[in-house]
Parts: sequence; structure tokens; C-alpha cells
Amino acid sequence: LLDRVLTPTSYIVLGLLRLEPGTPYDLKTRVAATLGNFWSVQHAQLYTETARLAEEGLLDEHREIEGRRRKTYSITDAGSQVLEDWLETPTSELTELRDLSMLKVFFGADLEMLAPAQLEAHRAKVAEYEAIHEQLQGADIPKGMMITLEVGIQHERDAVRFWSSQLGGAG
Amino acid sequence: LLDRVLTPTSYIVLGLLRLEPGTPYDLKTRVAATLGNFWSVQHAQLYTETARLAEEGLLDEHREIEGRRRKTYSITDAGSQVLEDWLETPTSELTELRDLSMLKVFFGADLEMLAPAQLEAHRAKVAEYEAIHEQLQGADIPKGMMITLEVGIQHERDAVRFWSSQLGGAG
DNA sequence: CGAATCATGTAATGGGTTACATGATTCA
DNA sequence: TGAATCATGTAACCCATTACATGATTCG
Repeated sequence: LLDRVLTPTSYIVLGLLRLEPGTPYDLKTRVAATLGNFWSVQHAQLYTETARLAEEGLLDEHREIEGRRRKTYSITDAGSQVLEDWLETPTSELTELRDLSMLKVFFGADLEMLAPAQLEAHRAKVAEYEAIHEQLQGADIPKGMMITLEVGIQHERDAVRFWSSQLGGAG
Repeated sequence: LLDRVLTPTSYIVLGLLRLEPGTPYDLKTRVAATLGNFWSVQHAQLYTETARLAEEGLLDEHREIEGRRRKTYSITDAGSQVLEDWLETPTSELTELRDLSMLKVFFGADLEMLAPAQLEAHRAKVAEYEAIHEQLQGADIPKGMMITLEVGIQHERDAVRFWSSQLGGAG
């Protein structure tokens, strides 16, 4: 059936569409509002990936007759199955950090020089996450989404602590 | 001069070659031994990227006459300058986590099911890092490399703690 | 001395990023 | 009513991954 290995982007599309059908543009909005914080997707991908998945029978495509002729996608049974299988399979894969600042540190960049910009950015992220978190308290949000958010907050706080300790430190 | 924006891979190549000239294969070995832990690079990239950088005048290329006709690269003054400029420029960019397990969690995967494989992988990584760390104690290793290693250890320990708490937890 | 593994490199493919483009809507 | 911004989509390019391929070396 499938003549390719699905990418994380594929599963993001499937996962979001299983929650609710929508257009690629809808997906863009949802990504930005939710998991985009820890796994962003370029909006152009959402057009190509939905098209691919539809071709593979994992999505249904329904095109507007009038006006913009927008395409609305919904997940098929086959798509749901593929998503389920993926969700039920644990992975041993570890994520690389791929932090640009750390790459510079590795090659000898000055920590104290890097710190202010990083600190500001990480602090802003913490604030943003905490606002979302508070807003979501009591809301009927799936547990998994809450957990990823909390992991994200934790990670950002750690980063703030790290970069703080580099500011004007004794070296 | 340059008609493209250099990628992180470019700077990795420049950074490693500034430490010491070498062939793409040498680079592969060095990456695997050092920064590959938090920023891996496919070996094929090291061939294409060195070629590109040489074309752009940031590397010198010296080809063996005999035998394998291996190409040895070294950084040029222009290359050093580009690297220096990059190292001296702070960045506000934040890294996304892009953790496959977290993506599954986000979409509702069962934490307890995911935990064992993740736990084992993260524990192995901690052990590996700590071995390297110990081995490097007292060695004349640049400070930045030590710091990235320690940040990596910290991160992995946090992951172990997180996944441990999901094992057979009350939910 | 044959097989397995390491060393070394090139070619092909495709996903992801960037650039481009145009139709709607807000708002001064 | 014009400019700016948002909504929506397509096209092109390029880096990164994967696959392929072959020469050396180890070692049973």
C-alpha cells in the first residue's frame, strides 16, 4: 500500500485531523497554537503532506465548489489505523538537542556574550508557556497535551537557570 | 562572495577543520567522537559540504597524488574569519525539542507503554556520557566542549527522571 | 585465503525551507 | 479607498538522508 515511510509530519497531520477535519490552513493554525512550540511545521508542508496522504488513502479530500475552492481533509479508517499503530509503538529513539548556542559554545564561543540573548528568549518562552498553562487549567484538554506543555516549561526553566549562571559569572 | 547562507553543518566543518586539517572521513570520525552526541551529521554531508566550502574559498583542498587520492581539507583565512564572525554573534534562536516520544504523548499515547524503551535508551546515554566525562577529566579539553557534555548529561538525567516517574505510576 | 568489517566515496531521492503570488478583509 | 495585513496556495531549490559501490584490512 504505502510505498514510503511516513514522517513525523505525516503523523502530525493525521493526529490533528483525527481530532477534527479541516483545511491545510486550519492545520497551520492548530499547529501554531499547540504543538508548534516543540515541533513546528512549515505551512507549505501542510499542503503537500495532506495531498500525499490523500493520495495514499489515509485522508479524504473534499473540495469546495464555490469561492475559494478550499480543500477540506478528514482522516479515513485506514488513516486512523496507521495513526493508532504508530501511537502504540514505543520508540528507543533519542532526540538530539541541536541547540545553536550550544554549537557555538562547543567551538569556543564566549558564554557570557551568548547569555543575554538566550536568557531573554528563554524567559519569554517560559512566560508564554505559563500563560497557556494557566489558561488551560480546568479546561477539558487531553492529558498528553498538558504533559508536553509541562515538559516544555520545565525545559525552558532549566535553560533559564543555565544561562543565568553564565551571566557575569566568575568564569 | 558567498551566494548562500551557511548552515550549521557548514560551521561544524569549519570548526573541526580549524582545530586540525583532515579528510571528510576524518571529520566523520571526529563528529562521532565529540559533538555527534548532540548534533549528528551524516557522513555523506561531510563530502558535499567540504566540496562546497572549498569552492567558496573557505577551505583549501589538497588531493593525494598516489593511492586513494584522498582529499585533505584545511581552513583558509577567509574560512577562519567566517567562523570567527559566527562565533562572536549571539543568537536568540530557541531549539525545539522534537522528541518523537513527546509527539506520541501529545497525541494520546500511553506513557506507561512508552516509558521502558525510553528509560533504557536515556539510561544508556547517561552512562555513555559519564564514561566520556570521566575519561576527559584532567585532559586538556577546551572548556566549551566540557560544558556541552555536561549540559547533555544533565538533560539525559532529567529525561531518566521523567520517564521513571511514568513507570507504573498512579496515572 | 576467504569473509567480514572498516575505510572511503558517489549518486539518487525526497522532504523541508524559502520564495513567490494572489484573493480577502480590516481599518485608518 | 487605499494600504496594510491576513488568508490561502503553488513553485523552486537545496540540504540531508538513504542507497549504492568499491578498495583496504583484519582475522579466523
